[in-house]
Amino acid sequence: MSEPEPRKDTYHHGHLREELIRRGLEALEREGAETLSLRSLAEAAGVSKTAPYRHFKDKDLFLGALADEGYRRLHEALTASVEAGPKRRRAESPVAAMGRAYMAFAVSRPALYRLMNSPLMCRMPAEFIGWARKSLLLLAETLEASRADSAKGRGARRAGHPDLDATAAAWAYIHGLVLIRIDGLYPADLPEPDWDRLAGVVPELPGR
Amino acid sequence: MSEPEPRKDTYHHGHLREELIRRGLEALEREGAETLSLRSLAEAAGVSKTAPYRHFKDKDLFLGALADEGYRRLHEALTASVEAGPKRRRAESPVAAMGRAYMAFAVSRPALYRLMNSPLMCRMPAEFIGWARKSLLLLAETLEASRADSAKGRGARRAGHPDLDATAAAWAYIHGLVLIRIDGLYPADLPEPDWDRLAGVVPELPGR
DNA sequence: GAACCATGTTGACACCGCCAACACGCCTCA
DNA sequence: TGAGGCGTGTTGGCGGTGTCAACATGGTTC
Repeated sequence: MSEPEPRKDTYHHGHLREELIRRGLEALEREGAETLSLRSLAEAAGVSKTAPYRHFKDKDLFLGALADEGYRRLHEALTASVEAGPKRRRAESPVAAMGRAYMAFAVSRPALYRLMNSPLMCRMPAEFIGWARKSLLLLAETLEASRADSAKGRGARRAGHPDLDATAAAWAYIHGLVLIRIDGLYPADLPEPDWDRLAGVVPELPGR
Repeated sequence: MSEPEPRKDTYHHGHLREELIRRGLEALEREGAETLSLRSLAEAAGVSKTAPYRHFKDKDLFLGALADEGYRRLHEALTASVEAGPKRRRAESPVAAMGRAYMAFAVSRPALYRLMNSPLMCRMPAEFIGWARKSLLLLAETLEASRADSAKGRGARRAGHPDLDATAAAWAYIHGLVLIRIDGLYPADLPEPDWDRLAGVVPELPGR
């Protein structure tokens, strides 16, 4: 057998870190980030209450690891959406496809999305934000390509120098839209917005 | 003396509910909503650890009361911004003024703003969302007036029937912008966006 | 075989939300 | 006038939490 065999002894778990992250992601959607406890995860993994501290310095860094996994999956979903774009039957702009993919991700894992964008994250070590940054730059490039495309022949800006203010604006729009939806902020007694349509009409910022 | 006199005895506090809310709002900005505890607030008010439960059924309802006060102040700030609009020297559209006032409010009380827009709030009793709803409708009216104004003479829509999808889109934009800023989500090593400018360029949704 | 080290365990501490039972003091009404 | 009701405060306790110090286990390395 060539695959790495789990340890033979019962004293050492063997894959505790991975199991905690897997169970953490599950628990996140089941009960939310507020009530998620390392102790209960440890117990569920059949391990003592302080065992997780051998793998994560504190709870915040554990949440950071969960968010990191979320960033990775989000980036995966976003790149898939732009690559699959040309194959779509209905012609859909890459920006719109990306907006919809972004919302689909957040709706499928609301608690994880919230965690990924919580104020906690700006206090995380740098290795936890690599995928987040990549996703933002992917959005910037997609916006830039869209702008260059629509302004073809009439003095389009140079590519390679994305307008970061416009990127921030587009991100803000889709981020806010997603949060209003998954946090249930829109008044329940008003007719519900057409979330999917709105996710596709990411606004273009008027230039400076 | 005609004003309501505080109780003479020391056993009963007299204005505990108000003092808890006041101290709660202070503590919110000092330490964030996560670590805010009813016990510590009670101790700071010179009262036993369970006294707050005479005024708030549980912690969530206390946070709801804090958020309610926040909604009231936000609505106050927004109405002030549209009323003060015409008096401004620099001609600024009411929508832009409102966007900037919205961001100024959130930046001045980030933790309160987060609380007001947390998923907790959609589980609150109806009396806690009156001001929130009023603020949203104020935004809808301001947007509608702006659209009617800019489309004057060329088939403007009837007033009184605000486009709620457009309202949701504008709200999403400014909400997301504010959160990205106060949560520190924008990568620190990229040039910081011009938040105030962005808060003033609330996008118009392309019609259905 | 001894020393090392990663990864488990146990026990404890301080803190938290919350509950039941009780204490105080004002207000009302017989 | 005095007895009861009631709003509001207190005490003590329960179960849960993050986290720390000290110790145990077992594979790896000289």
